[in-house]
Amino acid sequence: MKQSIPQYRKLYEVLRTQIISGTYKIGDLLPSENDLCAQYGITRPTVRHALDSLLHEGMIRKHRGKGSIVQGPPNGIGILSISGTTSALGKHNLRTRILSKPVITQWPEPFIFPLTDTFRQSGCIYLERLRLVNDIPVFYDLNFLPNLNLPRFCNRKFEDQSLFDILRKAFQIEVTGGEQRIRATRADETIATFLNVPSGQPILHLQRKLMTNRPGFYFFSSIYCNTVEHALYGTF
Amino acid sequence: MKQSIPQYRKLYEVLRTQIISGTYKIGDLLPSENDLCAQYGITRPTVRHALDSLLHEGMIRKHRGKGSIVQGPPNGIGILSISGTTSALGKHNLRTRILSKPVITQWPEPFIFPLTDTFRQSGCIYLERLRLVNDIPVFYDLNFLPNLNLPRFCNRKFEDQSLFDILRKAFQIEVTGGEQRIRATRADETIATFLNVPSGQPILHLQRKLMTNRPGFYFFSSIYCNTVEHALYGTF
DNA sequence: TAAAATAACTTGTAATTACATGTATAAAGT
DNA sequence: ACTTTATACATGTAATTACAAGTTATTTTA
Repeated sequence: MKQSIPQYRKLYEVLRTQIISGTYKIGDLLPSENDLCAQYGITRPTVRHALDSLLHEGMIRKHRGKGSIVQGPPNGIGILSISGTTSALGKHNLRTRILSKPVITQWPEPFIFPLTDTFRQSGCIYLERLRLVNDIPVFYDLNFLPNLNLPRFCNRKFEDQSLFDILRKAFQIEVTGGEQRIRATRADETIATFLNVPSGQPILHLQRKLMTNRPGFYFFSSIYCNTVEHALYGTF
Repeated sequence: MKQSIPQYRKLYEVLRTQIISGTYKIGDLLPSENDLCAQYGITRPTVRHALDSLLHEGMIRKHRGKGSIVQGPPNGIGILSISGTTSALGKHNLRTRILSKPVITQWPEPFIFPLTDTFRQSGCIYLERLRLVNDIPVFYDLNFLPNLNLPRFCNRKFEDQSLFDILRKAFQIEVTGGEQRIRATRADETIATFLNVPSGQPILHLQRKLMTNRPGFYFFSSIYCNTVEHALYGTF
């Protein structure tokens, strides 16, 4: 009677969808753990496993004696917590300009994150973009994807499309998480030109490793942000 | 026979300390779950609860059929995702110096986050700290807490203690989440002096609002980071 | 009426058991 | 010698049971 998807994962997906779709609103109480047991015919450890996942991503909050309180969907989601810049800002004010169309090349050495041999051998799809908020350049990002099972990737149109969206729609790749390093640095000549700031201006630099639902497939971004007008915002 | 600290938490602390201190090196296998059960006289669910926490912060990796592989500690500073700086680094390398002992004062106007009237009327506990990693100043932080039900807060010793720890141990206040803004800015004279960098150096500036388990109680930090040596690190 | 005790919830911790499934090593077969 | 098989051991999933402890609403008591 068991197939591939574990019960706690199924319940997690159900609750997550319900929260995102608004079945449960922010501040609502989820059904109690015992209620969920009864509803789904599973036991409390399993229910708790599912709730732990939601708790972990901040979708819910828990109070002993009270219940599980709906908190997220991780809110508008600043660049820091999840997703790309598009979902962080809403599409309205954000425009994307491609500075260098995707090309297949070698991985830079040394790279900002450790690479597997598979990645090194397969080569790297490289892509530079400039993203503008209200027509002012704010993000300058360099993207590095492994050249693995991404047919015709380089031929696609990227203008005003989220990289994340393309990966999801065209390749069924969803970003599930990642890690990042953040530094304050100085704008060099290149960055200063693109972001239209004086050379030497303090710039936020993010180095991100994005994990996906495709096992072993992850990719990288190096993002320079002009934070004079817009700070990065995130919840945790 | 058991008092306040749960077993899984104790095992988590033990393993975490052992990994940070080098008892287990990167790539090593931890003892198997059953071994840990026998060693500490607890059962597998409890052991797994502890390992889950380590897995979650990226200290270990797990392979079914193989074991738990030591991965961390993460080499940035995990201030972004959760908790304070202390838990992000491990206590060993982090020292704290109090620059201005906690005093009760007025909230600055305008403040970096919106304030309720209750907060404004109750006044503000203000505290400045300098935090050093391997004796090099890295964080300069200004902390603002509402003067609400924190008896004798100003008399406490803060040297080498996490603010989060004090709130937890002395007042049963746990930080459950928060929001933050991040900018790259320039070191002014004060910041340059404290962080021991040239004036004008790019500095990371975090403004954080920390939510707690005590309803209606939240507090604020404004943190300046020298990210030349250490980047901020976070997972999502 | 108002305060205090109680009951009926909630989540937190934890031991126990069972089986599924991936990994590695040693024994058996070719 | 090499491949295959079997075995032991690792983690993954999940049901069951028990009690501790915080929250809330009700009932009792002063």
